[in-house]
Amino acid sequence: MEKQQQRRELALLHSGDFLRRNSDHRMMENSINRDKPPIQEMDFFSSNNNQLHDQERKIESSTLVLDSGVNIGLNLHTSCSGISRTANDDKSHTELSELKGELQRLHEENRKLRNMLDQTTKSYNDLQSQLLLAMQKLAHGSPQGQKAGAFNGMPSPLMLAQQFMDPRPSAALNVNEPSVSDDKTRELSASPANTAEVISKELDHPLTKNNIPGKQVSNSEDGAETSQSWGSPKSPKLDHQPKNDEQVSEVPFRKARVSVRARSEAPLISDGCQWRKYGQKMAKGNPCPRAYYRCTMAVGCPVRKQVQRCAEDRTILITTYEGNHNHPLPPAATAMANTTSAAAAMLLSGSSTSKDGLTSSGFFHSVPFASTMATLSASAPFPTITLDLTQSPNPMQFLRGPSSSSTFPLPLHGYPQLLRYGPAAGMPNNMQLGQRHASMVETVTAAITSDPNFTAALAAAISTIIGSNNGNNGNNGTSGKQPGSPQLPQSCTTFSTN
DNA sequence: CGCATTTGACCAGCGC
DNA sequence: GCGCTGGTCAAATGCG
Repeated sequence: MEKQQQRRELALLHSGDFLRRNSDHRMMENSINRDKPPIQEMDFFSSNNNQLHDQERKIESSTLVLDSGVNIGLNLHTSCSGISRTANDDKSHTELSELKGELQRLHEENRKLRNMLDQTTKSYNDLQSQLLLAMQKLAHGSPQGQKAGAFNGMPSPLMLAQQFMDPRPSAALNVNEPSVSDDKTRELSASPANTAEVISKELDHPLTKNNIPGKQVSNSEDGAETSQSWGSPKSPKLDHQPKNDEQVSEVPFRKARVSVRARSEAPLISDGCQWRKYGQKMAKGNPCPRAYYRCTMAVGCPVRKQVQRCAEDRTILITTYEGNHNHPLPPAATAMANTTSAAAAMLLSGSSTSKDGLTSSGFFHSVPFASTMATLSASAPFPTITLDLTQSPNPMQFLRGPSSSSTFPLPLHGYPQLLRYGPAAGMPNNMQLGQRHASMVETVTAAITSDPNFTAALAAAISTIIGSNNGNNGNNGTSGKQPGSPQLPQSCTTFSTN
């Protein structure tokens, strides 16, 4: 029992101070026996040598630093006192008493610190438990939670991410978005549900509106995170600058972003939204410039995105979204957004954490390939969920036809892998499309049976493809001349998660 | 001519 | 305090 406590003590007190203190103790103890006058004096009394050496051995072999120190003092005291009364003895008595007092003081201090550490550890564990509980509630279950979290899919998981990253109170959980846009979006954008229906029919899969996150998480494109992030120029100001109404409560949040890595030959990805480029910068550590886009689908939409090629592999396009749309989204955009939002939700509720980054594991267990797809980085300046769509195991690769090439007539922006061979390839014929769809059904069905969240997301996204194939505008809801995406060969890439 | 893009300048945050 | 970097603005430019 006592030894256990001692071990625990040593295990817990790894800080330099403690180690130093402990080593000091040992040194002190040793010095008591070897270096200090008492020990030297003891050498004169051979009869006590054995006892003393035994005591030393005990000390050295014992892990009980403090207690052994106390014992030593006592033993030395008794052994010394029983021998003779010399001036040296008195002196050693005094020193021993001082040392004893010092040891006791240190022991007491150690005990206090240990208590503090225990309390801190306990508090940390409690908070962690509460956090995980809350995240699971919001990510998995209660529609209320998601509804409260945000109105558009991404918000909820991202807010979770934000809260996860931000130790501050989570009072703002349900005020992620201005109520105006919230209501508006709820009212106008029924696309997720529609998509769900479509995909259910097309895939002949029992997806219902009720179990489709896309509905609960409707319009995930809106959702990436709090709108304050890139909400306006000089966004950092907003972190401290109260905004009107509900947005005030967003202020405490730090920025959160959804980053999508996907292979694309095109300079930009088509994600169903209209974007206007407002800047370009050379970013440090990457020879490729970073482009800044702003959503232009509605006046004052705060959503921004950054597009940059990966330095290591320039075929990889990295698109980072931030902000919430304050307007309804076209079905295409919504579907794509749902895909990433679901991934983010799964990622967050996976909740395996490391300091460098959070690699989703729990979540994507049900989706074998997905474990390599998503990471949540807490080390980044902003909490960032990264969806890596460049990994080969992506099932969507199966959708790639043998001669799949280039200008795909469908809005495949959500499925980079579909277009891996890019825009330059060639337009698949109808038969190829049919094969794609067949494969798609298989793939999606497999995924659907694995994870409801991912299922819904895929369903939503695929419905877009199907819908487009049936004659919809291939530009995914973006109107004619679209600054960013539409002009690109359809090989665009990204799941939008704003 | 209108709109989108380009690009240099400006600003703020952050680290040294 | 200074320099670096990221992010944004806005005038200039290009394109349909």
